[in-house]
Amino acid sequence: MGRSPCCEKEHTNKGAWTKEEDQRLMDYIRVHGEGCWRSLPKAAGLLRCGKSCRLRWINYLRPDLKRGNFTDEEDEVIIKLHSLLGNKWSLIAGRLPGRTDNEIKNYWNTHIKRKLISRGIDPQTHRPLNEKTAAAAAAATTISTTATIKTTTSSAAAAKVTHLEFKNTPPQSLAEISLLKSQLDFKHNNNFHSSQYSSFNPKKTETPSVEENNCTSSSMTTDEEQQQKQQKRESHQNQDVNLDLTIGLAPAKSFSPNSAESRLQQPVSSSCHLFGSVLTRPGCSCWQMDGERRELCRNCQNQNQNQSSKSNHNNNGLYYRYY
DNA sequence: AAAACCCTCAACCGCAGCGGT
DNA sequence: AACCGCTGCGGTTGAGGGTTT
Repeated sequence: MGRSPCCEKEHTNKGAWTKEEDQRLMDYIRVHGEGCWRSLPKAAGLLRCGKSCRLRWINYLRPDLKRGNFTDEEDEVIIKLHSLLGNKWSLIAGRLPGRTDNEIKNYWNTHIKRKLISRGIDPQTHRPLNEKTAAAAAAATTISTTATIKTTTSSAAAAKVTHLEFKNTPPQSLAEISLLKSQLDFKHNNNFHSSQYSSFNPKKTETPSVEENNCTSSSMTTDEEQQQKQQKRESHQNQDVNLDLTIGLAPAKSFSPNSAESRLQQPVSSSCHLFGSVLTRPGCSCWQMDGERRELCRNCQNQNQNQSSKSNHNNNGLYYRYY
């Protein structure tokens, strides 16, 4: 028995969207906000399935989308992020305001892949093409290291990475960790499980307590554990962030990009605002959709309602939440 | 001029994860 | 724990426009 279809296929349009359909969708979202995609088509009077509406909005109609060609700068950012994250297009898109995952994915497949190959670089491994065999051999080995990320501020929400300290320094990964430091704006203390090529796996961190952080090491004695706990306590006072970084090829299965863990890593997107205690979801543009009318969509309203129990509060009484 | 081929990218599809029950 | 419905992600497809022969 298969999965039930997301919509009644017989009564839905497919293919390219018409101007009228676009307008209906925009009008509806302007009034009601994003979300409830399944019921949206009917409510908006569209003969489309919810998925299709969502895609159309996210990839084409959203007002904060950047149009036009990718700049060289964006190219390089995409290449660097891909070397860290692999095909996590949504995560990469999260670092490029105004660009969508679909757009970046297409651009990667049509332009950047070719660009890298012409440079003699394997687009999958980001290594020189003639080192492919060596890379395959290296895949068998995984090196683990523990890193401490030092931050500049006392607020974990606003924490910016200032430098990394490694217990073990895998030579090849150092550049990538450095890249990670510069490209990714860490906003909270957290455990990471990062791999050299195609995964970037933040472990679950419901509350950003360093004591609760689990800096794993492959062979740690009880004494070492005690030492490390002490170090953690000290580092907490110094507003350091302990990370567990595993350097190696991507694990067969990584965390879901849709998971809360993943969201913790996403930046506060261009359309997310922290005005007082107003917060919108990453990617949701309801708050800025209309310059005059500041209106939250239903999902963002719910999120704000839920904040009281879930969010952390800083000294100003404003809550913060990590994405 | 037209056929063949190539390229781009919007849209679709299937699946996994999450929250609710 | 198991199930269900919804959402979002990544891989893939194919229409349409551009280029070459």
